[in-house]
Amino acid sequence: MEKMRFDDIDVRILGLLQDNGRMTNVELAERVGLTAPPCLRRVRALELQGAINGYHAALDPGALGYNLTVFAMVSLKSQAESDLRAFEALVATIPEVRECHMLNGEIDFILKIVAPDLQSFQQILTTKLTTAPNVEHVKTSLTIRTSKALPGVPVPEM
Amino acid sequence: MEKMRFDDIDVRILGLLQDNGRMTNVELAERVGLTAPPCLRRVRALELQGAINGYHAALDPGALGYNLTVFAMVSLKSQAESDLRAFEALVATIPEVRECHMLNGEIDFILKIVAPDLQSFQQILTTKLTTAPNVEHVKTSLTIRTSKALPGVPVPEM
DNA sequence: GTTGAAATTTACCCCAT
DNA sequence: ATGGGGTAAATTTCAAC
Repeated sequence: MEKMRFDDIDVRILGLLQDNGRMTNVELAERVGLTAPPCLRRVRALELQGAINGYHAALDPGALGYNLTVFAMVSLKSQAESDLRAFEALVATIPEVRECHMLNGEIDFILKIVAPDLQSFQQILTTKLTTAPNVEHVKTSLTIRTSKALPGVPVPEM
Repeated sequence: MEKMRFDDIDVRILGLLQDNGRMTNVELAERVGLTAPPCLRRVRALELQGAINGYHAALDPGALGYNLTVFAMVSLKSQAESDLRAFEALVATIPEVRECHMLNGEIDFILKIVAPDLQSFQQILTTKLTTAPNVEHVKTSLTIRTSKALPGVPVPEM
């Protein structure tokens, strides 16, 4: 993977596709001031470089029955690298865990977990997380409501 | 907005588009066992109903210079609804705050914040968050690494 | 850029209920 | 009559040259 160096047009392409991942290449090209073919070449290059990792529809979680979002703050007994990796490997196998971030400070990991309801969540928590080896403490907080959920990162408007 | 009732085909469409938001409608139609036109009608209906909220390219944050992800746990002095709304309105104006979830328990909000570096983050934190009215306490944790970051929710395979 | 191939979109028809 | 799927044709987009 090569070093990524982007000019202004690349940045605008990234911003536009983050905002609307289904924008047609023709519209994208117009917006950034190119004709379609070079614009598409840039998009493909950005994908190959890994600047664009994929495209995803943003679903309403409730539409698929996931009415509960929970944040779990996990502390481990051992923070040896192999133990950290083992925990990450564990959460990778739990589909309801959508995100796993390793943090500094007393809390080792924060997980974002979705579940249909409180019962399902408690089931996942007690059978898969709190009983896992090396897990010292799990503190969970239910999401009451989400007021902001933007994708990715801010993009400079130009 | 009407009540959402989905059959198996709708669920499969949602799952496939969450996984690949740029899948062509003809491929999508093949995968779910329809021809293109009725498939597209279903997609448009799902968009209108709000089951699909949008499509986004997943960018590598580092590509745009955002090398730091931070979680901020915020406690307010007053949890009156108007004060909660006021805080949500404040964070809505800060582009680096990508997510804002209201939680139960002592922590009122968890924010996901991105920044180019620690200096920029401290600047945002001290000028926009900790000094805001009604903010009692902000505890921040830096992300060391992110081992899992899946979009949306699990989708039943069929 | 240009052009052939492919995808999208609209309109219309059919079938089932 | 209504709703969902299929067929066909026009337009747009894609991708190779």
